[in-house]
Amino acid sequence: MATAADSRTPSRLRSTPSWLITHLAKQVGQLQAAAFADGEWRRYHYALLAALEEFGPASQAALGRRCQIDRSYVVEAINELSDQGLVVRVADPTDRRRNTITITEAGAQRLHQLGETLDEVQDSLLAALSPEERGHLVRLLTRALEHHTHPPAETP
Amino acid sequence: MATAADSRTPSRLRSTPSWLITHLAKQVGQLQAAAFADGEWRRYHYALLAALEEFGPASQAALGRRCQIDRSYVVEAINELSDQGLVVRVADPTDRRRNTITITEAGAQRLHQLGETLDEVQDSLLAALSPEERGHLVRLLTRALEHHTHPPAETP
DNA sequence: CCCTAATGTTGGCTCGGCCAACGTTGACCC
DNA sequence: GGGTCAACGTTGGCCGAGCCAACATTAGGG
Repeated sequence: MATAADSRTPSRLRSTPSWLITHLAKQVGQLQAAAFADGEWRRYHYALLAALEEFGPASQAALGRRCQIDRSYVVEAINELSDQGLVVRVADPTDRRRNTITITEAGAQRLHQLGETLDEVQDSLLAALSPEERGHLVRLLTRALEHHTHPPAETP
Repeated sequence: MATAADSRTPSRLRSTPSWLITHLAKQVGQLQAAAFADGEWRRYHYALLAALEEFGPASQAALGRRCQIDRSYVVEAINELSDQGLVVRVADPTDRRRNTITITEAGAQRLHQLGETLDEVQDSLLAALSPEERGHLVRLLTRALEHHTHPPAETP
């Protein structure tokens, strides 16, 4: 008895940005999981492929920095990507510590496929918002995030 | 060599709402962890106390629904809260399946303490945004979220 | 030449979210 | 009244992600 009335969220939470953000992130997780239920998909694949396509071949460490992924996860993800032929891993002759990762033709295709599916995810995520509002939201989120990734200025 | 140049995020990611949201959520996690480094703190404590204060005593299941927490986590969290005397768990005489959870005076105090610390977290989270922008962000996030929690209308 | 730092890789820890199971108990209906 | 179904609290497990430590190899700078 009472599943309607007692499911109201405390106002303290509804007005707290961090709560809203973490819960929206939960929604993101579910929507992505649903969209990629097929199987072959890791959250990071898209990020890595995107970085490779935009900036060209790079070392694993550089990829991790760009996508903000831990080095250990880069290893796994690149393994999977290269198993599928979406990416090529070659030892860098000029620096024998590094591997040079290069995106393949198939990788670029997959990137675009994933991109389309991801677009649909965004659509259902932000279904309640108009295009202008979505743009606004993206700008606000971007500014908030950038403030943490490059700390803007010291106050000495 | 090159930690500055190769740390640029792919534009595909920067413009993807889901990516922004999950990464902001990561920031939330770190900021909260830093703010509550003292120890005695679970992500859920605040939510549960807030629900109890706003809506009065409730069963564990109702709390879970309100805060969107899994029943299993409610058990743990209520254990911890009652160990600290912030909450009282009594068997409901009218329905012997239920426990009635009630917030104590100490619990209310703790709620407000946590609230203040949380406010600081919001401040540093959204440091890059003006008060108006923060309000705007909250409204946008709220609308996006509500669309998923109460699905608005069916399209028959 | 030595010391530091970066790289790729492996492994482990923790937390959150999710789901399954179970025994107990209420509600509902024939 | 008995039987069925649903809710409740509780325990347990699985999986994904973030984080950090360690290690051997290799570059680079003093």
